[in-house]
Amino acid sequence: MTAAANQSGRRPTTSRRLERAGIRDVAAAAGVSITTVSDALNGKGRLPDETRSRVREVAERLGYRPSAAARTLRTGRSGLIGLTVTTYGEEPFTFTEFAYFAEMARAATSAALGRGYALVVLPASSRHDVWGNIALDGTVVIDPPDQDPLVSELYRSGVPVVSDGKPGNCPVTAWVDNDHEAAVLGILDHLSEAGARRIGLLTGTSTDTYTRLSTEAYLGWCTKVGQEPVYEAYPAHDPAAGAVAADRLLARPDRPDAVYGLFDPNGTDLLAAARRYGLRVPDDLLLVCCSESDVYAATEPPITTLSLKPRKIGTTVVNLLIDAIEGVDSGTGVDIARLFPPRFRTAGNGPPPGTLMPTELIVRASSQRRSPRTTVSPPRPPGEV
Amino acid sequence: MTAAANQSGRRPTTSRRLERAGIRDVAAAAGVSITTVSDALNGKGRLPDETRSRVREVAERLGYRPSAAARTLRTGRSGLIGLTVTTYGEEPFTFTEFAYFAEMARAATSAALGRGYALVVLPASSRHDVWGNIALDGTVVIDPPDQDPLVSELYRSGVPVVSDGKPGNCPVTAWVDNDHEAAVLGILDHLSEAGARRIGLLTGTSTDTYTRLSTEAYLGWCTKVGQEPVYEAYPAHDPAAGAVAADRLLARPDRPDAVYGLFDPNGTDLLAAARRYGLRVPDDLLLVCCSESDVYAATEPPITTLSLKPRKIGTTVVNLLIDAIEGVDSGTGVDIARLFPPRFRTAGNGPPPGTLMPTELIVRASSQRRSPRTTVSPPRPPGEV
DNA sequence: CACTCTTGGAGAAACGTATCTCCGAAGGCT
DNA sequence: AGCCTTCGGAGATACGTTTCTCCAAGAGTG
Repeated sequence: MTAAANQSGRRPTTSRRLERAGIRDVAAAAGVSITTVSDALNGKGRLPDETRSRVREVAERLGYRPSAAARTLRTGRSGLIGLTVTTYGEEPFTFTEFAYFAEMARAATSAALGRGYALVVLPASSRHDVWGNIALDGTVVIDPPDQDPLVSELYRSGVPVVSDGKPGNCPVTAWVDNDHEAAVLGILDHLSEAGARRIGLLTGTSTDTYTRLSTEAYLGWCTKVGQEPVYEAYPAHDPAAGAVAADRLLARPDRPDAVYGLFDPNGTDLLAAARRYGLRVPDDLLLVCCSESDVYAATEPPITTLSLKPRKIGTTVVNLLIDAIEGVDSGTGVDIARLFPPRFRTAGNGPPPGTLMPTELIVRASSQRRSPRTTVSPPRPPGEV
Repeated sequence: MTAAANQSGRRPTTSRRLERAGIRDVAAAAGVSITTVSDALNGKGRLPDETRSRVREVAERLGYRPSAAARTLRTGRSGLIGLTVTTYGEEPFTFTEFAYFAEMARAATSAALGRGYALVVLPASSRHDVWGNIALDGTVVIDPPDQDPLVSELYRSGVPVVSDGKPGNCPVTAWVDNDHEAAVLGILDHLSEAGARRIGLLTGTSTDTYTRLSTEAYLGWCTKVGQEPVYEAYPAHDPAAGAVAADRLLARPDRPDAVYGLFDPNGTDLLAAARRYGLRVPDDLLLVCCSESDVYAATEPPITTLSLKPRKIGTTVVNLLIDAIEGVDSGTGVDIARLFPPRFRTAGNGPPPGTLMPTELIVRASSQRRSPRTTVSPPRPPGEV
């Protein structure tokens, strides 16, 4: 039986190398054809259980591991999905710069693994060597800028792309985002109810959707309620600039009595700046910032934060992507977007399907002028000083 | 010229599908053989520059992207390296649980990308589907437990494995670790010099190298200086347990006047516990914890931390791994470890080469009983009360 | 008995690249 | 003129799967 191994394979007898066992070796050792081995191991074909288990046993004994490369070549599926975050500044990638990314990536990895896929972290620069070298079944893109050439190229070549953050002009298979406008308006209302008269904003200079939508919502709210906008913008990727911007905001003559910071470190920076100027939080200054970090539960005072729920986003994005990957039948390769599961479709040929995820405001002491525990007197109406 | 496309390929004329251009299409369009195309694109072979550039131009025009799967199958190299962290508890993986992992992973990804490799995050459970489905050139393992079956299996099948954390009994190609004993002794000395009389330890119950070596160093130091050990151990993956353990430690009758916490959140937990017991830091209690988070620069008071330099570790680990991958000439596939660059070899057939990286103690107010700025009197000798 | 259907499985063709081998032609040298 | 060398490139094979097609033998059916 084992003697047949040499004759059945195409492998010349000279190359007696100590290589890993291939499917042919298993077939020879089990006395069946490679078709049978493949079917037995993959649970396909019509085979009696006896044959199936025997083949599996032989494969196990030989330590057979199917070649992922060969399988990928044959099936066109690698089981790999990419994860890309737009890079600001010079760093090859600013991944996990904020807790948001770390959380999101973690959730995305878990979700992918749970469905049998693995996640590859890739740089956003389209021309990086590694992009052409990896067989990707699809890609998740975090915060693609308008007209991202990388996304366009991926989409054109038929690779499903799902973005975290509503894309500007990039064609994507689907996208997921928070309702940033609603979130900002909610915070502004929350601060107003806590007694804020002039709410300031600490925002960024970049053009990603998050920054843009949030800022626009703030400006719109200002015009609506008739408040003069009070904000400072800084390059969000530079932590030092954040501290400076926070300081600038509180040093203004028209100093706000409440501030919302769009980025993770803003809370700490604003708190430090407030101390420098002798402002007590929340008595003189109400504070809210967008952050996933739980350090703000332990600051003095604890700071109210807006969570974008990165775990939910990461999970959703990956699941949408894998749905798209598995939903398409590798047909013409053209109308991938249209073969997308119908429940997500917004229109026949319209914009790609998007999902809005809710945010969560975690209210802490920094945005409540009257501590809930010690309040005895009835709350003052918002308009009163 | 274009008419030749149909004749040259093996592809039957019936399948006129809109598929991505393959190397054959490029060859046909350029009027050369696929050998020439491959050589031209990969910079191999001997071709005049004119042919080379012409082929490249045609490839570009056709939007040709070489199939990563086919290349991997042919060359045996995927350009992919795995990153695995041992999972505690039930979570599929606890990645980025602590800032250490996030930082380390980020550095590792950057380093890999810089050398043309991409990183795949994989679960530590050996039997997960995805392991067999991905062609890996090598793997980084964070904190492998003793006798890790996953590591053994990888190593046996010829895949280079480099571990972050000195491995117990697993055979690895190389490993990188901090000098945990020196780090702990340094901290204990530092606390002693600051006036500590009884130093406590907050440690973990798991058996990874970090926990084990650190605890042993502490115990050894205790016997050396004649102090009764004062420590609490808890499952490090459970944040709630950490707070409880910190509380227990400070509630003991033999309460320490200085504590070193091995894990990231210990600083916050200990600070909170100290407040509960009315202990002032650093006056009544000196505090140091191991953390990569910079929130400890902003706590009240700022807490001295030990940094394990995860970025350096991540970079080093990946570079060692890629050295191993590229250093071996795909020869017999047996003695991969021995073909390792000589500078890392410790002995011919001895233990795998290891590298110890230095740690950094970031001294802040919590471990200095006398504030450096206000101190006028000469420092008291350590033994004195 | 002639026939269909089902079962169990074999054969062979891809998948798309890299690379080893080999070959014609042109030029240089004696 | 004959030979050697280099240049430029073509042919064919192998990488290890998956899967489509097909076949033989037995079982049921009229």
